[in-house]
Amino acid sequence: MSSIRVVLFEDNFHLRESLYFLIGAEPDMECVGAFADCSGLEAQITAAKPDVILMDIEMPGMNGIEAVGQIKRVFPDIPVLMQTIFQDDEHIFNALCAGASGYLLKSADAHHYLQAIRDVRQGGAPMSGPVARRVLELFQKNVKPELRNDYELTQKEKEVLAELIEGKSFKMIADSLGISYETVRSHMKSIYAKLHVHSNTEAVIKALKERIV
Amino acid sequence: MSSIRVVLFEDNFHLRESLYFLIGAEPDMECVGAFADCSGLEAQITAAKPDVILMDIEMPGMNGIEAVGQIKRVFPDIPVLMQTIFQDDEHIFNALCAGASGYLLKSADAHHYLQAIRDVRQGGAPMSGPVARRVLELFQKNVKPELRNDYELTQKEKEVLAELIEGKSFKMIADSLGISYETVRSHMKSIYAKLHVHSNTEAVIKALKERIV
DNA sequence: GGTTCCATCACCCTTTTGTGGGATGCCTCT
DNA sequence: AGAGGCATCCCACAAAAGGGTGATGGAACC
Repeated sequence: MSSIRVVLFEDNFHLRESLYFLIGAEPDMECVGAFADCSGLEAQITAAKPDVILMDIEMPGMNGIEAVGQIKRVFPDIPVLMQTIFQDDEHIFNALCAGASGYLLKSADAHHYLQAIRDVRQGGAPMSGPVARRVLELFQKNVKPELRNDYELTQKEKEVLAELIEGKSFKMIADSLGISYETVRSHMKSIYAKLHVHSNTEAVIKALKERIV
Repeated sequence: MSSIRVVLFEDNFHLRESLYFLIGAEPDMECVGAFADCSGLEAQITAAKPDVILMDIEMPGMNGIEAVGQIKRVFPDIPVLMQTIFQDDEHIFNALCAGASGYLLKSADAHHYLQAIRDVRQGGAPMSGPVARRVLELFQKNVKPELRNDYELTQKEKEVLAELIEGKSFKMIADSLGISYETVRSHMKSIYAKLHVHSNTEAVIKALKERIV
């Protein structure tokens, strides 16, 4: 394959220059543009004809996420790699939903950047470890809700767990289910055993994450 | 981190042996089990106590996807890496929904296998290029971001809350954040105030449901 | 140079949970 | 009739969490 043409958008001067030279030094890629903001975005891309775009999220003016959206509307086939320090759901969501083809955390070292560029060029979707994991989890949660296991909880145990997820204490659960405090505790014991957890909190986490109840 | 304990399930004798020696030769990992099928799955895992499981999909008897499902029910915290020649949506889908933490195509070379094992051990979700891209595409179709408010939690409070929804106790949080037990409690108090809740459990529920942290 | 957060830690006391034993009666299946 | 699972309750002790109050140092903001 011929040299990979890369354009980068990054407002930090040092990082931009570093990436520029880093990419230029690779035999199989060249940096055909490096910009500090997204003014003139479309014209610059039209002129540079990049194979891959590296896009920072936090930038003055138009931010990287809006930029991806715009790029994808005009140049749907150019893959865009996000690079950012944010790894919260919202940024990941927005960036990926806007059409990004990869998501790198800035903690990634130089080698990873270059590898990611090659990867995305070849049809991959490079994502830093924690991001990939998060995407997977969201993926696993959102799709196929029918594939849930209920850990063989009995009806009553499910009721108790459901109340627990309402945020109630054992006493409140006893009240609202019309059973005694001790019975609630008893049910909790078997819930813990079946879910392999050792606390109220862990049970709630597991129940919510795996959509039991 | 201590040596990564790997167990592998692979019916092809040559590949199994190759992987066994390959893993064994790495200074930071050891292969504590290599099996040709999934009979006695649970007992073998209990005995080997692996940190990571490498699982082939196409196997006689129980296939790798069913196996993942079973493993995840009993050992939800052990990450399972799928390795297979299939890259159709159906296989990817089923494997990931069953709980796999990564998906490698067998075309990946030895280095990629080892790197993927390290990656998944550190919370990543290694996926071969085309698979990652496909997951991303499915993700982009399925998930929409929603608005969240963070209740103005401080950085530290978010960290504590994050640990909490890992299922940790106050003591464990104190340890892993390197602060004292009393400080954790102190942060918890302000978290409660800001979230308008009065217990550990309620805080976790709110955090998970509203995607804070 | 004071004010306001924030992160840190401490002490006291109460309440809630976790764990390990029980026990009883009611089903259902065999 | 017996076995097993389930729901129901009880007790006792230990561990964890909740609530109040207060103190210190640092950074940030006027």
